[in-house]
Amino acid sequence: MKGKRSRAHENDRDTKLKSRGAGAGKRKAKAAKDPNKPKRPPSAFFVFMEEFRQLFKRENPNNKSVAAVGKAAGEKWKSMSDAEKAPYVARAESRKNDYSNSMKAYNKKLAEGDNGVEENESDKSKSEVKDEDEDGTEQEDEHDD
DNA sequence: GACATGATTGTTGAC
DNA sequence: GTCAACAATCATGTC
Repeated sequence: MKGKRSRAHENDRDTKLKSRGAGAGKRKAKAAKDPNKPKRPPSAFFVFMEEFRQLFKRENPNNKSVAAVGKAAGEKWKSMSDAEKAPYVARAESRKNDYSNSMKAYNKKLAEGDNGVEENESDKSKSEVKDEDEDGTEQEDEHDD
């Protein structure tokens, strides 16, 4: 569980400095190396967090600490069964598929750019492969299981 | 005003 | 195979 995190926690602040600075969330960073690079897909836990945050806010409207939400979500996540996690995992997989497509397009752009083709950093490639499926209702399309 | 921080797990990419 | 980085969130604090 926290194994990896623990290592990171050794230089937690330093890591976060880099992490946040690299472009986490809205901070967006001044120093985003690859602004065109597709963001990582949310893991099943993060998909769960999206809903959990709303629920947590409703039950704890006075809570303003995102850390508390994260901690509560983590405990809740651990208490959940695989069956309960299943829908979140399915959605996460769907996101992964989109991410894979986005990465292919991104890598392709890199290859083209490497050839001297300067694309005006239009995210068309991503837009093409990624149809902005925010609702994630069609995840079963890819999710064959 | 703008950015870093707090916590969480999972996943990916890089080495 | 292992490890580090990053993904979202947002009030608050610091500079």
